[in-house]
Amino acid sequence: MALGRPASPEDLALVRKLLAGDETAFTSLIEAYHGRLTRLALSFVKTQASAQEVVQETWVGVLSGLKRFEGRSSLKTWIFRILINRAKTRGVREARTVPFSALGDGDEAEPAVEPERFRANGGWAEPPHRWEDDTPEALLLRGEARQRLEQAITELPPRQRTVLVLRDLEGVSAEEVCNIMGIAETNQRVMLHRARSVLHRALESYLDEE
DNA sequence: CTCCTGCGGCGATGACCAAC
DNA sequence: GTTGGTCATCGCCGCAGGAG
Repeated sequence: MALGRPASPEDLALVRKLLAGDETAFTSLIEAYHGRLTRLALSFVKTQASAQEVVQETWVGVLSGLKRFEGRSSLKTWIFRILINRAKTRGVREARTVPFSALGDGDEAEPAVEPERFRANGGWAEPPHRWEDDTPEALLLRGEARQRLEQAITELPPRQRTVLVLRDLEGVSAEEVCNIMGIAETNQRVMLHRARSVLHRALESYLDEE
C-alpha cells in the first residue's frame, strides 16, 4: 500500500523527545490532538465517556508503540490510525453491550458553563462573549439544525462516516485519509461525496419542515 | 510588468458493477 | 435494497511560460 507523505523532520524530532521521556513534548502532543481524537472517536462510539476511554487507550497505544514508529507516514496519520483501530473495536463491542458509563440518568451531565470561568466571589473570570458571528451558517449550525446534522452523521455507514469526519471535521487531507483508512483515492472521494449528499438531504428535509 | 494560454492536480458527480 | 468499489467526465484553480 502506498504510504504517502513520510514523517516530517518535526515529527521525527518530536518522536525522539517523546522516547527520551520529555513530558512537555507529550503534553503538547495531547493538547494538539486530544480534542480532535475525541471528536473522531465519537463517530464510532455512542457516548462521550466511551470516546474518552478510546482516546485514553489511543494515548497508551501511542506511547507503547512509539518505539515501532518508523516514520513511513506522518505522526498524525499514525496516531489517527491507532485511534480508528481502537474505536472500531470498541464500536463493535458496544453494538453488543451497553457500556457501564452510559447508564447515568443524565443529571450528571457537564455543567452548562465551565466552573473555572467563575471567580471565588461568584463573578465572571471569563465572561460569556457575545455571539457576533451571526452568519446564516453559524446560526444554522447551532441548536436543532446542528443536532440534525450530528444525528445524520451517526447514521452514516461507518466508512462513509469516517471519511466525512476526517475530511470535513478534522481537516485531514485526502491523501492522509487514504493512508489512515487504507483505501484508494477514488474510493475516498466517492465515499466523501456520498456522505455529504446524505447530510445535504438531511439538512434539506429539516429546512423543508421549518 | 501584465495578460493570455496551456497544463496538471484535485474535487465533484454520475454511471455502472459486485457482494451481501 | 444497501453499500462498497471503479471508471469516466467535467469544472475549478494555481502555476509556469510565452507574447505584447
